[in-house]
Amino acid sequence: MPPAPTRKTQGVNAVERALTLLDAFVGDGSRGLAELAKATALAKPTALRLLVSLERLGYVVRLSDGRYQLGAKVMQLGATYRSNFRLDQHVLPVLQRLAEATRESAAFHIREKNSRLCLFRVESPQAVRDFQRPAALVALDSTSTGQVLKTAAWPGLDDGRGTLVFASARVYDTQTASVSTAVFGAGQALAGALTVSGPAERFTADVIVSVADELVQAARGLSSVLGAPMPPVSAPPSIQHLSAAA
Amino acid sequence: MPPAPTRKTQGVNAVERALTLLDAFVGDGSRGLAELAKATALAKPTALRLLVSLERLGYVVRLSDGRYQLGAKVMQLGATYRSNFRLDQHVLPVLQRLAEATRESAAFHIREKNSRLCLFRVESPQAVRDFQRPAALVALDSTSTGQVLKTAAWPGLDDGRGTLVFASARVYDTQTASVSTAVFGAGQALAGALTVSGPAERFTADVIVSVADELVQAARGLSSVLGAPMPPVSAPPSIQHLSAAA
DNA sequence: ACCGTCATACCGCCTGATGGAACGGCATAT
DNA sequence: ATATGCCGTTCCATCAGGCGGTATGACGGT
Repeated sequence: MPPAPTRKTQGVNAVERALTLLDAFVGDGSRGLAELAKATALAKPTALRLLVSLERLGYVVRLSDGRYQLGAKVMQLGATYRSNFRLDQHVLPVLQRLAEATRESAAFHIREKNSRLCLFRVESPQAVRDFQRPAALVALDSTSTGQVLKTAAWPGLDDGRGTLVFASARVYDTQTASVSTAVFGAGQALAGALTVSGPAERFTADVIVSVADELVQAARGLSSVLGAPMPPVSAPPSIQHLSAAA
Repeated sequence: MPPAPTRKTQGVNAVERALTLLDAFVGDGSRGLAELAKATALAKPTALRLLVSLERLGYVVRLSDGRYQLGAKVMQLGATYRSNFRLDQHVLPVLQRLAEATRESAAFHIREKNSRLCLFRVESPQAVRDFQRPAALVALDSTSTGQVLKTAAWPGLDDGRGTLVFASARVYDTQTASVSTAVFGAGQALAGALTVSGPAERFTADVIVSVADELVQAARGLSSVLGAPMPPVSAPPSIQHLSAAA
């Protein structure tokens, strides 16, 4: 009696358990077998077998007292990750998909001191669209983008309520509207803001709702790729409209 | 100590395959499924299933073109490794075991510019022993320790011949003898020198042989813990005796 | 000497990993 | 256009191999 959601290609259970075991090392240093088994809800013999494999490949090492610690291999891989990481590689495809789905312009901004910096931008496929300089460094304004980057403590990602999305119109100038949400990286840190923008008259209430949907979906995908643990699902986005006076 | 020898417990095959798959990412950035399957000698469906699990846990990510790349999780773990790593934690237990097995003093030196620096030292359990200041910084001399650290290109670790071990007597002073071999870290880089030393008259030919044996065993264990890939076994150590004039 | 907890060994059950074969998509070569 | 690869992916019959309840023996604290 299989449960409802049929998955295309299944993973390998033993592997996911082993990786979960590895995850249990974040934070404090060395851990004993029983400790690890409890933290991962695995039977001790099972955890032991997995650890033997992790050790043989250098992902963990055993200290002289029998406790386990992360091995040098993970640092080697971490170094490889660093040297091969290019942000555009991850952000641009997301922006492209967003621009195509919404038929408006999509952009990715980061916070730079007290300004917002547009790192990447993909133009709307429509002839009438908003024009903005990429690489522009402007003050943290009251646009939806600015508001995302100003929001230091981002409200619960998993508080049951939907992901927070900001919408603004005719703030940056008298013609432009935008919808934005947050992108997170490792350690839940705010990585940047994902924004869809265009001529204000095209951003009617129901358009904003559907754009917000796409936006949240895109932001979740990007965040998880950047290392933020994303809770499985969520309520529909909760949209907060911004006025020019903020 | 009742030792931790020969563990009967087997590892988990699927896990080792998945980790091997991860290893295949060192060096260049993104790889396709077929490429990975060939590099690891896995069937494509198998590799795919393993990758699904690796991806679900954030150890790899899929780019928009379907290729795979290391995920942010490995960097997170690498950072944890760095912050929890303490060299003494790994070196001291090895020195202790060496000192106990050989009943002589054991030390770990690293190269510092053109000098050798004694980082750790465990004294011989015998009353008559050599005395040396730990933390001493002395020139790269012709002692066995100095010779290990001077040897830039270490001869084949897997050329079939035994691990190279140096032995010297009455070089540092007129009383002391020592036996040393190399310890490696990530990327096969020379990490330091492991040395057993004591009164020269105790270091007879057959003692040197048995000390060399212990030394190689200890060095291999330490090297593998520090991230150097150690070939499975080897011929008996090849001992090279050094004269005072070097 | 007691007890709790540790890492590890044993072993039978049965799930779940395995890989050969086949499919559809997308290039490039013909 | 047609053909030829190679790609990632799905299906499925087979059976190895992972699983975990239980048992053991060694510590370490009281």
